[in-house]
Amino acid sequence: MRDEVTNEYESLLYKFKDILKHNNLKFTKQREVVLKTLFSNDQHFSPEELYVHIKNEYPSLGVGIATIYRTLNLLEESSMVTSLSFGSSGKKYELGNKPHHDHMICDSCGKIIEFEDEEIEKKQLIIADRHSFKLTGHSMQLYGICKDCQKL
Amino acid sequence: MRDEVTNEYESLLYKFKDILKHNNLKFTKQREVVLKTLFSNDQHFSPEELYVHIKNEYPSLGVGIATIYRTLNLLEESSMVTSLSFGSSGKKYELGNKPHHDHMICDSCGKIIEFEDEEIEKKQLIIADRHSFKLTGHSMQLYGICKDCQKL
DNA sequence: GTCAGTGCAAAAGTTTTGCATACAG
DNA sequence: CTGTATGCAAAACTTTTGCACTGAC
Repeated sequence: MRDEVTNEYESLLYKFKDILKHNNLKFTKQREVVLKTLFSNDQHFSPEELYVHIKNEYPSLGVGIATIYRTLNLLEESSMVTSLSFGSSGKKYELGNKPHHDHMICDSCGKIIEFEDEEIEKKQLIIADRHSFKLTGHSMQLYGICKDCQKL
Repeated sequence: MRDEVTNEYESLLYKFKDILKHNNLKFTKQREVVLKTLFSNDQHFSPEELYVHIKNEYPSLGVGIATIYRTLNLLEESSMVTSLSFGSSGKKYELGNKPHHDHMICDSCGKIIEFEDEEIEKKQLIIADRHSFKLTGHSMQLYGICKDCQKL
């Protein structure tokens, strides 16, 4: 890993340990591996995918699917990961350390492309305000056919 | 019902019967009741909620939950209903006859408020274009606290 | 009368939970 | 040592499916 990447992971890890400590929770190999996997693979994982990935990558750990679910729930409660739910494909998780962004999902290959847009964010605030709605968050998904799939 | 509302329902029903006929499917009491329930109650139903509602409203029909799922899938495939999936609350269905809109969901009471915004829609097209993504649809949810819940 | 639709129960899929054991602090 | 975390299996849900029977056309 390049130094800056190492540092990014280190600081994430530090934050995680801190959360654990403050809640009298323990730092375990399993929890570490879930965090590391989400960090190292810049993808969106379903619990099942994460489970399979970790089983292959760390066979000797003998991780159980229940631990994956428990860890993801823990990470989500502490806002270290975010979950997205589209259509029928179920929930997917991503690390929550990036700046806010939304997702474009390819109907054909399922690829997820991230993007941000300041202008839409501003407009959302205005709309919420108009309905006297106190905004706490949002999610936006664009569906369509990605560049690669259009060629097929 | 006011006449215009009756007409709206009639035209929806007509469209549904048309789709059924063109696919050699049958128009049944169960299918009618699902459509009517979605139309008469301007709400978003989960399959389970729809099932309970229909069981109470039409006890003699003895509808089964499997039929609810089958009918919702049928209606969704024919674009007569749309499904939304937020966080952990599972899938919710709404009639697809309204103009396109998005949803604001109250974190506290779960109420769903609908809104439309032309400007955001335009911006989405621009963003998709920028990524050579061929847009087919989108969904946007704003989360927060609704007007009523802010008073509590 | 024919074939699709339905209810029921079983199955399949996904997420959570109970419990005895393992292990971090 | 103490108590939380884990793996496993069972349980709880949610959604789909197989099948015999019903009912729309």
